This record gives sequence, structure tokens and C-alpha cells, in this order.
Amino acid sequence: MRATNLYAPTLRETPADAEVVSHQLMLRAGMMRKSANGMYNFLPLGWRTIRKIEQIIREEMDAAGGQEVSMPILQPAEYWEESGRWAVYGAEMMRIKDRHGHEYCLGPTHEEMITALVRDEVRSYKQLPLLLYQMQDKFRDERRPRFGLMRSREFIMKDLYSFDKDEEGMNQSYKKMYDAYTKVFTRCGLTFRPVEADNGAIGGAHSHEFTVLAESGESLIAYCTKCDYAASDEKAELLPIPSVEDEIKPLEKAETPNTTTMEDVASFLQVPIEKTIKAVAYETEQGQLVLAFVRGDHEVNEVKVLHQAEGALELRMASEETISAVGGCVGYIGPIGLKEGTLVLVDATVMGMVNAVTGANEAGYHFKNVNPRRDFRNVIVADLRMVREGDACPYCGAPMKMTRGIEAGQVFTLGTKYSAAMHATFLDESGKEKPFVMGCYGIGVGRTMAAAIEQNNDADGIIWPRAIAPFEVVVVVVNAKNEKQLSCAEEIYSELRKTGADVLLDDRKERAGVKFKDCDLIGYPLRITVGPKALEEGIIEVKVRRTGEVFSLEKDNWLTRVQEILKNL
RNA sequence: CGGGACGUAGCGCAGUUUGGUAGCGCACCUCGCUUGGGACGAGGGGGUCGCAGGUUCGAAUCCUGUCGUCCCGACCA
Repeated sequence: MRATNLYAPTLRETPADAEVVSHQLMLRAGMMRKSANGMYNFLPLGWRTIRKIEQIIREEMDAAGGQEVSMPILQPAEYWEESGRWAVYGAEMMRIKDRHGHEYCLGPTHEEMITALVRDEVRSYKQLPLLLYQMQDKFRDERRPRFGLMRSREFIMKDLYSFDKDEEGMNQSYKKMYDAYTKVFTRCGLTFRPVEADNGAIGGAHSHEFTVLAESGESLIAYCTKCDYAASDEKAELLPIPSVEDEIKPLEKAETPNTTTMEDVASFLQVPIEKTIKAVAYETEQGQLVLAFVRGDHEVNEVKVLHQAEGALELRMASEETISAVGGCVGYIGPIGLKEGTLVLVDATVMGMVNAVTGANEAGYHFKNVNPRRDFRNVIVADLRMVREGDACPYCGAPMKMTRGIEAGQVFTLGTKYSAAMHATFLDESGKEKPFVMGCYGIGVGRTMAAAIEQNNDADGIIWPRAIAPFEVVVVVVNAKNEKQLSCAEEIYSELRKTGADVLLDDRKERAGVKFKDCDLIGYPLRITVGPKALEEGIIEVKVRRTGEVFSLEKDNWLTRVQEILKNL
């Protein structure tokens, strides 16, 4: 490809509405343009990178036994009604009606579609395992699309679905995908971590997120400084923190006027905040009250609370009426003296506390010397708190650290959630009808591209990992009006092409500085400069974008040397 | 959905307070000159000032509504 034929409109200035560096650089480097909120056009350079990432994914999916298919984006509501998600999915799903009034959605994911496809086709265990995938635009009407490709409303996703005859098979498929994902992100040149994750609304038992480490990421992960435990913040398991032993004192009611935060209470009663127990009141979508108690200085993990509230789909802050209905008092809620049958969840750390302070369910009063083991009745004890830096690893006890990242992929086991609901069955060895045991596995292609830029850039622009660069080599003619330079560059260009290298010839009649700036901005890993210097001295001048290293190569072996240098990028 | 900010040429911005008929830099087109890190000179094209009402002799500017965009939060496979 020649730059004179390439549509790559670079911008000298950063568009004002781009916040994160990947978004800014993709716009400036002429890789994409916004069409509307959360929707983007890919220009030739950007699309080349997208296709390279897709190809890497394709190769690894195929190597793991996957087969590529293509399903419609438009999905009939009936499938979603079978799975029960038509009602549950909410405003995030783009829904449309056809001229006859039939309802459809623009696929936010394809569990229903693929389950329907496979149930009509696969009858025997002999046809399993079956791993089908596609590359396709997905639609999610995000409340707040942002950060360019990191969170958009239409985005390209590789989604693979596994069908097995039993759990063991599913776990094998899961392992295959886990390994394939590791290969994909490694080949893309990314620094990432697979972390244990919550399955969320999609259901199932196990899940890992593949998190590309980046400060601009929206995900928070916790990882052990000693062993290899790593988990998303909402998933991270925590062991109860033992309390300091103390003589158990009798329960006492104390007047604590105008103290609605735990800090107020602790300073008023002159006890450390670690001696207090705070309440967070939620209610489910059906209006059922859920009270969660954690230590005063801890944060409640809503995902963990939701898991304890059986059958609930979502939580919101409880209304004052809901709280008073069970004998609670806003600002002074405590587990003691609530109406029988109230769902009271207590964090495991709280349960071990000694002589603590908690609300007395009466305005202006708290209990002192609360000893949960002695004083709490009918409570559910669970791990409810949110991880924070320095917490002990649940496996080896070493301190954990927190870091930010971009969730580029996620793998889930689904079990029979969809196959059972949609009656997708096969006959096993004994002729018995069984639901498929499924898994699903997604990679955000555009998000992977954005993550790569977040991780690889400097003040001059993008520094592409070679595997996903729009072109891996650029040959720059310093003065394209100089025939000698141009023909020398063309020769180098065609020699490189013969080796199968992915090369761009920058033959634009611009000043050298303009071309150099563009090359740095776009981020080609390797640049070959053809100018008077190189011509006179008879050398091939090569510059590495990432390190700035310059090589002066001899005419007789330059091609081999370029290939060597490329190999290490 | 709550809070905040902003919509003026492809991009970045000034002009709005105090109403008088739109400007700067970059980019673009032509010519000249220049060619190893975003040159220079001359000439030129491009904007119903987001949209719709209203006030006024007159609105980018004041008023009302509306749409869009961005940030923070909530939310999120």
C-alpha cells in the first residue's frame, strides 16, 4: 500500500470530546471517527488492526476446536421469552418491531440464538463437544457510553459457545478457552491478568475476566503479592479478620444524638471505628428489605449481598418506610430488636467482634458492648465486604494489592441454565434425554484494540505491538520529488513485500518532518528512511518506534537483518 | 437516571458579560519557494453561530423550549 492512496486523515490537535488516550490517539491517527454517541466508523488503518486482532482470535479459536459461524444480529423475542431474559434484560437491550408488530432485539449476546440453533440440530452425545463462534457487532444500550471503544453501544465481539454432554466436558471446554484466551492476548502483545470474576446476570458457576492492566481501565482487580490468586474487586473473597480478645461486657444502650455516620458515632463514644458495626439497607426489586452489616470502616460489596438475597435480581437503597416497617430506624439501624423474619446479613468479620457499637433502632441511641455471637439472633453470616488494598489473600494470607484494568475478555461456565430453560437436549450413551452443558466466552475486539493503545503509547503517539499494527513496516521517502530516492524506496518496498512483510510506502510529497510525525503518531513498529544520507553512504536506515534505536544496515544483508529486528517487536 | 459543563468552518478556539449582521490558528485549494522532525510568501474557498420559537428596528449575544456532546456519580456479562 502507498500512502498516496491511503485514506488516513491525521489530526494535529486532539478532539475536545476524547478523554482517554486510546480514544484521542485513534482519532488523531486517522483510525476511526465517531458517528454518534457510542458508535464509531473505522477508517482503513483502524480496520486493518481490527482485522488483525480478529485473525489472531480466529486462529486460536480454530486451534482449540472452535468452528466459525454467523448468526443474525436481529433476534426474535420468542427465544428470549423462553430463557426468561426478555423481561429481565431491561433497557440495555435495543428492541424493535417489524411491520407486523413482531418484537425483536438487536443481539446484545447470543446464548438464546445459539441454543435454539443447536437444539434443532444436535441429537446425540456423539456430536459433542461442539464449540461454535462468530465475530459480530453486538448492541447494548449503555446508560453511559464512554472512553471511545472502551464502552460503546455497538461493538465487535467474538463470542463462542460450548456444548458438552456433562460437567466434566464443560470444564474441559472452559479450560481450552481459558488457554486460548491466554494465547490470544499474549499474541496481541498485551500485559494482562486472568482474574476470578462474578458471573453476574449471565448465570453459571465459574468465570474469569481477562483484564489488560491499565490505569484508565474501569475494572478494579485484587491480586495476591505471594501466590497467583487474582480476582475482580466484587468477586475477591475475604477471610474474617480476627478481633482483639477482650473481656465480654454486658450490653449497654448509649445516647448518641445526631450521629448518623459511623465516624460521628466512633468519635462521640470515643471508640476506634474498627469497633463499630454499620448497616446498609437495601431492598430487592420486589420490595423485600435486605440489611447488611459490616465493620464501620469496611465497604459493603453489593454483589455479595445480592448472592445472599435468594431470588433477587437487583438491589436498590431501601426506602425509609421499608426500614421502619421492620422496626428499624434510619441512621440508627442495628440487628438487635428487629421484627422477626427480617433478612439480616452479617459479615463474617463482624460476627467475631467483641464489645462493639451498633445502632439501637431508636433515633439518637446506639448499643455499646455488642457481642454478635451472644446478641445477634436469626442472622445469616457471610463474606459481605469489599476488598481493599492490604487485605489478606484468602488462600495464602499474604497481603493483596489492587490495580486497574480493562476487561477485554471473559469466560463463563453456564451449565444447563439456557439449555434447560429452552429444552435443548440430546440423547446420552444410555439413551436418556439430557440438557446440553454449556459455556460462553467473549472477547471485545475493539476494546482489545483500545487496551493495546492504552498500554503502548508515548508523547508522540501509538506504539503498536507488531502483531496488531496496521502496517508493520513503513518506508519513508524523505523527498518524494527526488527520483533517486523514490526509486530506491520503491525497490526496498517491493523487496520487503516479496518476503510477505506488511509494508506501507510513504511516498507523499510532504516535507520529511510531516511524514515522520505521522509515522510516530500512527505507530508503525519499524520505519525505514530513504534520504540523501542513506543514498550517499549506501546504507539502509532503520528506526524502531518503541525504543528509538536506529540501525544502519549494509546493502547486501539488510533484508535478513530487518526480518530479525521485526521478529523481536 | 441525578449533578456539572459545553454546542461558533474538518480540528482547536476567541467573540456572548455590555445586542449593531462573524474572527484567529491549524487543515484545505492555486502559484512560487523549500525538503532528515509538523517551513515560508502571495492569493483563495468554506460557517442559516446545534435546532425551534420569542423579545427587538436589529440576536452568535437576551428569554423559553428542544436536541446533541462530554465529565462525575448511579448502573453494567
